[in-house]
Amino acid sequence: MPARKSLEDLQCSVANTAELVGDQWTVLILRDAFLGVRRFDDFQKDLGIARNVLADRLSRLVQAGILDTRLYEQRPPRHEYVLTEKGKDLLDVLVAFRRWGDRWNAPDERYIRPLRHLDCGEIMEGVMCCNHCGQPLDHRNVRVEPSLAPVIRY
Amino acid sequence: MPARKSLEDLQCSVANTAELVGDQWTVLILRDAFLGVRRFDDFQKDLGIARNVLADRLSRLVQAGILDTRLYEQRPPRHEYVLTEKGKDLLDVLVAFRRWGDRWNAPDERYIRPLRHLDCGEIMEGVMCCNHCGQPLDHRNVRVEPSLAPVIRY
DNA sequence: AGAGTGAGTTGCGTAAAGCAACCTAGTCGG
DNA sequence: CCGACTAGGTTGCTTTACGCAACTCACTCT
Repeated sequence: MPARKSLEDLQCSVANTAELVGDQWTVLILRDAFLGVRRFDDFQKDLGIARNVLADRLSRLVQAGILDTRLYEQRPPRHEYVLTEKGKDLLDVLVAFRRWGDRWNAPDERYIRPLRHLDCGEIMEGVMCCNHCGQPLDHRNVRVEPSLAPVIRY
Repeated sequence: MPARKSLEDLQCSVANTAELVGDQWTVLILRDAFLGVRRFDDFQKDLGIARNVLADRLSRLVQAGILDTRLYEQRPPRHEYVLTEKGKDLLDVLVAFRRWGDRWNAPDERYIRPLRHLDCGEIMEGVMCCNHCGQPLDHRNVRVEPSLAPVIRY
């Protein structure tokens, strides 16, 4: 393919985010990272991803400031990949993926790993809510307003 | 490439969702769909996507039950692509993308299109919350529990 | 000394992304 | 009624990146 088109010029947060995490492997790497996977070979074995592709994705994520490398052994030098704050903030995205998947493409129930909310102690699902009134969103009660820019682009 | 690896056997909602929407163009097509874009040429012009790739993505989305085709003109037959309920339910995913993008890769402010919550009337941001206690989630207060299955996979 | 481990890198073949040109069915202006 | 235009694709070609296996490098363990 002729170099995947850059989306940077689409002045849009969704597009910019899609540029970074809009890739199947990246999403799965992040999922594993949230589950505590840190090492190259563990990612590789768990996902069955090609090693060169994994190396590529990890370095992109590090460059993007989503993962950070940390030395966990001096001799021989070994490092592991850990989520930065920026990376951890992607939790919402993964929770949203998960909830949609559970609803519409539910895999075998036995494989669902429940989420527990430590604040209230309950098994939970994530719900996207309005930061003002706290009510859950759905497509009927959300409207996208025009941007301040003199138009041009959605 | 040797056919992008299928993720179906990874018994995981995140993986299944990533299989469908873990692709930059798909994300952007959905964004446009939420903004009201319905026609082939409008998607094409807005995104600058190659026409064959657009055709491919649209038909995948239709097959996945995320978009539906609807005849809006008989002669000549013309149809448009609209979000199904399943598709509309992806709103959370896009809101999560958007929020993260605004926070960490904020584009020029003038291009941000605010979201209005029609229930409370305010300009808002989406926050992922616990469906039990309603509190916002973050990585520190969410724990993934083991699945019921006898292990095998994260 | 030889096997093993962790973290990649290299080289190869194929499929998918990008691009432009073309096609089909119809409408419209003159 | 001829040519131009529009909407919605399809075809053909080139380039890139994915998947796979094999290899490297540096160090440890037995």
